[in-house]
Amino acid sequence: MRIKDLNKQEAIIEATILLVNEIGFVSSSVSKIAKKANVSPATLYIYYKNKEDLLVSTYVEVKKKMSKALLNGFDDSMPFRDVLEKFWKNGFKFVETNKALFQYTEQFANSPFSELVNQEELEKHFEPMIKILHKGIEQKVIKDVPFDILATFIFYPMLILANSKKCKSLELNNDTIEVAFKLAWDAIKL
Amino acid sequence: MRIKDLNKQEAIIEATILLVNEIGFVSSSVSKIAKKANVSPATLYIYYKNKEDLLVSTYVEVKKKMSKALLNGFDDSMPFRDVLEKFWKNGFKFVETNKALFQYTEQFANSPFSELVNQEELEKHFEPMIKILHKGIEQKVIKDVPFDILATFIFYPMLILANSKKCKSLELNNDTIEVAFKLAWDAIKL
Amino acid sequence: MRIKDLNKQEAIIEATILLVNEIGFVSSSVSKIAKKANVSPATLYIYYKNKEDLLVSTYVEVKKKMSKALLNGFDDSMPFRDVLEKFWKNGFKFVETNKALFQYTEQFANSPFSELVNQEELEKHFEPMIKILHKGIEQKVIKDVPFDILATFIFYPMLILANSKKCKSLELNNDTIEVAFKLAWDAIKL
Amino acid sequence: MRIKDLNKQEAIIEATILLVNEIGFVSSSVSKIAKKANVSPATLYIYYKNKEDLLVSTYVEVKKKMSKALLNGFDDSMPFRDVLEKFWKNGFKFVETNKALFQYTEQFANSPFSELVNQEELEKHFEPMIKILHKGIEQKVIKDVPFDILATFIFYPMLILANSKKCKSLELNNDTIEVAFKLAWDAIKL
DNA sequence: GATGAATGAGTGTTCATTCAT
DNA sequence: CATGAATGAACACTCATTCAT
Repeated sequence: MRIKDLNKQEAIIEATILLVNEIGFVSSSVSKIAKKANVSPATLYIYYKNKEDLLVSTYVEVKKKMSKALLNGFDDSMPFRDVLEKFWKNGFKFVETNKALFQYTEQFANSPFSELVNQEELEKHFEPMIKILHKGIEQKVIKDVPFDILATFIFYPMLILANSKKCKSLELNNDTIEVAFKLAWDAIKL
Repeated sequence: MRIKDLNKQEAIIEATILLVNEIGFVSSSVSKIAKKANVSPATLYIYYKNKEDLLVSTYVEVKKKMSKALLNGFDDSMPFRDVLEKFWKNGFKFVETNKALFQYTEQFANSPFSELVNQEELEKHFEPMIKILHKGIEQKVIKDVPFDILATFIFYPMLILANSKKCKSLELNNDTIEVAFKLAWDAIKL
Repeated sequence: MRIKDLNKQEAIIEATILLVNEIGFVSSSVSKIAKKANVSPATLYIYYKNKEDLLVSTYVEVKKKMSKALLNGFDDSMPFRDVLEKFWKNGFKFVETNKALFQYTEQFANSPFSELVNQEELEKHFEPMIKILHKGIEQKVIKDVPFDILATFIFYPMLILANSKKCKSLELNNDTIEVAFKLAWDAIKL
Repeated sequence: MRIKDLNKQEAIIEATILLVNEIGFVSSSVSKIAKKANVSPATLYIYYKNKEDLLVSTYVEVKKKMSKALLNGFDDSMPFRDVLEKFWKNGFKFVETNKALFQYTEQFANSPFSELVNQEELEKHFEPMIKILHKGIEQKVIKDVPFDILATFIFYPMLILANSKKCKSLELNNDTIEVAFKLAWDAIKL
């Protein structure tokens, strides 16, 4: 028996991400992905139940990788603001070095497939960050508002600013990233 | 010779928006739109060069309508913060009463078609708002940061908060809208 | 507007029947049928909802034609036995001159699609024959047994005998047909 | 070196028959059969040259079993009519207790594969029955007509009557089976 | 202007079979 | 012997667009 060629699965995932980057989520068909991965369309169905499964699994994979990157060096003994800032900067660094991954998540999140991911499971990976925010509220360091509102001002801005489509004229460098964080912080701090 | 039947064109636009709302951007094919508009697929090509043209034109149309709604009651003699707050509240009211339009813009903005819109032309419709922001900077009422960063904290949050997919557990009422505005304002104010 | 090209629909039906004759029901794919009809696969879907619809509709069409042929010259004032014999002979004549149609019905009837036809509606076309059998029972000319049993000995034998696959060595001529009818008649007569 | 695992081969045959029963001949793919037999698709190709070989071999196997059942208790010293009647009743008993096998033969016989079986070889198993019919003709007990015609009235009716698809409203019990035999007998007897 | 017919190219998926172990 | 991985070719069907009227 031939054993599952992990390289092959990885090639499929990579092809998926790259193709979405090149031609967009909508136009990324199974056969195009297969061709880019140098694999038969049928092979794809050995590793994934169907297209949806491929796209969702890839998304979850990427998100995990992302959460790891964002939480890199996480240390909640640091001053509250610094923890957030580190997280913020990690985010931009990740996007900068993983443009394709980032763009994949952006396109996926706005596709109908997004409704199929187990959100709870995903959130687990960001739990340390969520916890620290709740602690911040308790300690009256940040405003006591619904979590979604907080997220709107400290998580989503990263996605918007890093999205070159949305911020065409903005050059992302250390300065602008720091300036932007200042706004985010001002928004949520008490 | 008859003139192009505007009712027909309007039916097409309406059908497009409704269908995107019902079955999503990706699945909204030309023939389905035509059927929903009670029109032949061929008719569609009288009014629009192709599918892309239809979707883009519809988007521009919706955005114009949206800008009008957002700028409703605009009066730059009012205190700066109040102008913004009115704009903010207009935004949520628009979304509430035009869910389909809003969702269309959201789905469009994350599709590859979005790259085809003449952004400059669109921005024209929001010019009063842009101008007032620049004035705010000059008058040192708000922070002197790149416009994209400002937008990230006072325009995009509206889109995020109103997007039920992104903020599943948040109930949008007068209170939460006001609370959220407080954060936006704190972010940008000097 | 182009009008529906009836020739095209007829070409599709004919292609379906001929192809089933040549390569069998199972192997007759939509694209092969389309090719044989000199038509795009997509065209087929203008006339029929799907493959199933095409096959079932074709079957019903053929069955109607068949019933007409079998009941040709039907006259229930004739002696009972003669009515049946005429029907019997009509059957073999039909098969002889419409081998393809006959074979199509045979293959269809043994496919899973066969469960989708409205049997009642089909039976309507054979009603005169059914009625006369019931009359024969009342008048004590033929045996009073369940209808399915009667059918087994006077309708199905036609299908078996005419099926060259089942009766390889039997030459169908006036003599053998008459001889066979004698057996059928002996089976059911009182 | 191990010998071919007969259990495995039997599992394959059984799976084939059961699957055909459940989802029909057309939809029964090699991999589905393999899965049902708890065996790899590749294993199947150790025992059979290809799908066709599998299906045909299974058919022959079933037919052998069937002939044995039908000829069970065969004794040509019994009165001619009784021999036939025993055969007839054996047939219905077999179908009743081996619905799956029967249905497999029915579906197979109407598939293009049926042309691949060595009919002569199959007929060998029914030889005693064939011989007795010829004897019946010689002894002027039954009509002197081509064998195919005889078969049409004493073998095929069993298949039709037992086929619930063809005889939907007929309840098969001792009475109806006997009644039907009466017709068959009347058909062929002199 | 308006239409439904018509289509080649594409969709996601399954097929029977072979390969490497 | 037995396997699951791997595949090219096919499957039923839909697409955006054009044609003839």
